[in-house]
Amino acid sequence: MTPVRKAFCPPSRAGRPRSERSRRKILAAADTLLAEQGFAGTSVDAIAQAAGVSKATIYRWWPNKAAVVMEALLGAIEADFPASAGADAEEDLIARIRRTIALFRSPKGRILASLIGEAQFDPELAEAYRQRLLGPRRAGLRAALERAVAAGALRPGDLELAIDIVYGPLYARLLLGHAPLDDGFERDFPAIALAALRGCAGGATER
Amino acid sequence: MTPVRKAFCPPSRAGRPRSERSRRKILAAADTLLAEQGFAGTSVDAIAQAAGVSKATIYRWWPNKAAVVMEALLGAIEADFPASAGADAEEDLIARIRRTIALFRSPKGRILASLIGEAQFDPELAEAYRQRLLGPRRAGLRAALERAVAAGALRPGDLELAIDIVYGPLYARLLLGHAPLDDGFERDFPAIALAALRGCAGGATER
Amino acid sequence: MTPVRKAFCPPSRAGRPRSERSRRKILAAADTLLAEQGFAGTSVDAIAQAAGVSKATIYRWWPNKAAVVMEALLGAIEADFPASAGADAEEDLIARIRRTIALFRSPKGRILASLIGEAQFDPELAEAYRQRLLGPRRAGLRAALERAVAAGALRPGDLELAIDIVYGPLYARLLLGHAPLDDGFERDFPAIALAALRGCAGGATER
Amino acid sequence: MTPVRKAFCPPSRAGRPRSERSRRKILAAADTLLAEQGFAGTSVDAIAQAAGVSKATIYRWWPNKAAVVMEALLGAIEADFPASAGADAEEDLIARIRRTIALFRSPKGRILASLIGEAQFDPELAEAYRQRLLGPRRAGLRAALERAVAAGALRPGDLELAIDIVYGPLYARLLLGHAPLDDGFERDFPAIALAALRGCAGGATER
DNA sequence: GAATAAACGAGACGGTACGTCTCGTCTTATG
DNA sequence: CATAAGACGAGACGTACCGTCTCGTTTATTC
Repeated sequence: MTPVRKAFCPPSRAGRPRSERSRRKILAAADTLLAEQGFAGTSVDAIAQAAGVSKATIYRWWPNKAAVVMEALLGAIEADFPASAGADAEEDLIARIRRTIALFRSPKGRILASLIGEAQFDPELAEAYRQRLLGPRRAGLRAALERAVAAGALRPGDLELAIDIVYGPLYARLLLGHAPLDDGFERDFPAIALAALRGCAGGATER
Repeated sequence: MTPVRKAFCPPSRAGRPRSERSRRKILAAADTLLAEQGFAGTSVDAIAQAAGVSKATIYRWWPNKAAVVMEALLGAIEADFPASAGADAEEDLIARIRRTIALFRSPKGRILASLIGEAQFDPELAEAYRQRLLGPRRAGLRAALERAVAAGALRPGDLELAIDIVYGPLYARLLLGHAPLDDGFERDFPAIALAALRGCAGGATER
Repeated sequence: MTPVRKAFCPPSRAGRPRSERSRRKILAAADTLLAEQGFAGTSVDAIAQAAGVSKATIYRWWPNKAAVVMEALLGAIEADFPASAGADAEEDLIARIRRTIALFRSPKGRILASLIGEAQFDPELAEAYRQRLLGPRRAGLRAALERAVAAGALRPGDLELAIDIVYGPLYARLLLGHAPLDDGFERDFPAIALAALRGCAGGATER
Repeated sequence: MTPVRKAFCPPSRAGRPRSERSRRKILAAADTLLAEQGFAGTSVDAIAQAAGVSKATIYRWWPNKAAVVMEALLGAIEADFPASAGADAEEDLIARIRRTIALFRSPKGRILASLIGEAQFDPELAEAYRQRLLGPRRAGLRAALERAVAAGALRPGDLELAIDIVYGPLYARLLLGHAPLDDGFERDFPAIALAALRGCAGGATER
């Protein structure tokens, strides 16, 4: 007779529940403004106004502008993606590298760069970036590398370093701009990265 | 009555000459404040005050705060360094990599990161960074790579990509903080990077 | 040879001098907005915008909104006025009382009331009101009372109390609104106040 | 069909009755906070929290913060007091004046002043103050004055003005702070006020 | 005893003003 | 003419409080 279900409804707390609608409007507004104005040109006031929301509501749920932007961006970027079914390990690796390059080349790329730029001044934002965006992508790549090692396509080694060797050049070009992320890069880099991995993976620890 | 103008001093343009003393005081003050407060916590007003200099004097010689900071930093960092005389090409490569890691690990590392962070919002600063700091270091590494290729230690290939494979992971760790730049990294990474280069250098274009 | 004048020019300090134009525009804008919107409806942002001035400039010279309003009001109200030349002491007293009533009845009256209201929460504003507006008016009335005493029209006594008996009812009606400050009051009160003064002035201490 | 509503039991309506306990807790919390923080420093949120009550409960029963504060204050101040039995009219007058001075000198005085200050921006609060606090006190004083007139101690005249002459100086000192409400004032003012009344009462209308 | 109705706690919400901060430009008087 | 001092316009920031609202819960009266 006693209703059992209540015990299973932790989300039901006292007080007016958070407005999911506001949350979505805020993130949508942030996304739009970011696309139009970039990170620096997007003020919290503008987001609030565009979302038809009070500034206080934004600050109630996010500690600062960067956090909102981060979440807006995450809504527009799949943090990671599943391994291409049936593809062999190398193909999966290449696909992952290429998709990251494509992301960095897209309009989101500049926003990502802004966010990482801001993260240099905001440790919490940095942590959020690592947790929510970088982490999943690295995990995906790590799994792909493990499959490649298991398949004998790569020697075992320090996978974190291997990931850095793959992603490092992409981030460097995104953030430093010394060389373009262009068609040629998107075409050629994956194979070169794999070649590099073949040369080094495990080199430090193995033998 | 007018004393003979020091008409023969080459810097002699009309008016009071630029005060070299002010310039040095500004850069010194910037350096101190950066070390104490970081980039974001260092305001131009504070630099001016600490240097006993007018803000206008700063803006007369630098376009903005970032440029001052950049120059202050360059004064404290050798943009590049000569090849270790007599060392073989590989040793030189390793020394260069290691010195960059050491720089990133030092207190200057955070300031560098701040600067690159700020550069995401300031194209001129980004360009300055590339020209004055990144460029020389890349050039040094490029020359070392060329020597290695000439010595047969590496196959020829796209050297820009090769540089990215070496420096990219360093910048990634500096800016993303997902993994430490620690003793182990400083010890192991150079060899791994060389191994990677052996695997890839030119791999994409050669053959 | 030494220019002597410099010693007499204390206002000449280093740095860009305060913009008298901005100051005037701020006070004018405040005055206008007060007349249109009242004290509560006048925001600092609005004053800044109407004056074509940065908010920071306002806060550089006034500690808060109330202080600006106070000064704007003082510009529009003569803090005191000279004794009517040739008038006898009683006539001067009556004229002073009547002018204060007229002020309280005018549109400035409500603003004054707002200011005193705000002063209940801001000791510095209260002090400013006393110094700059209340003080001069009380001083004027005090002088008039002294003349009346000298002329034998009033007995000597505690003049501060006498002033309160004259001004107290005016402020009470302004601030409490329990009875109107209307034509009848403006007509009758001065004579009644004088009669009251004749009854009390010095009554407590004299004899 | 509809049964005769218990038309004669107004308090008995359907639904949960108002919690008298909440009401008391709210007023008590308001009183405490006012004493500690003053009016401006007392937020509705703080009252709600201190009372262990929802903000909505406050706003369900009072139109705004000022109204709560007013009621809290009224609970701590007798709006008026009966004539001292057997005392003669003048003694009653003096007692009333002195009790008002004592109230203004007490900690409640500052809160009263805050309330009047706030009332400059809130017509409903002003009206409430007049109705509930000022009115009764003025009525009491008016009755005492009428007794004094009837006893021949004062001449007839405009009693409202007479009340203002008595209370005006008190409010002026409370609200303007130009002179203290101190022991000397509490001792001397009543007699002076009476003397003033003897000089003026009815002066305008009599004869 | 069920249904209804209203008050309750918690707390999120829109609105709005506040006062602060830094940037990069400007306006003086001085050397 | 460069300089120190420092005021200026612009505009974002994050905070605070107000008074309203939306929940789920509690407590009465009414059927």
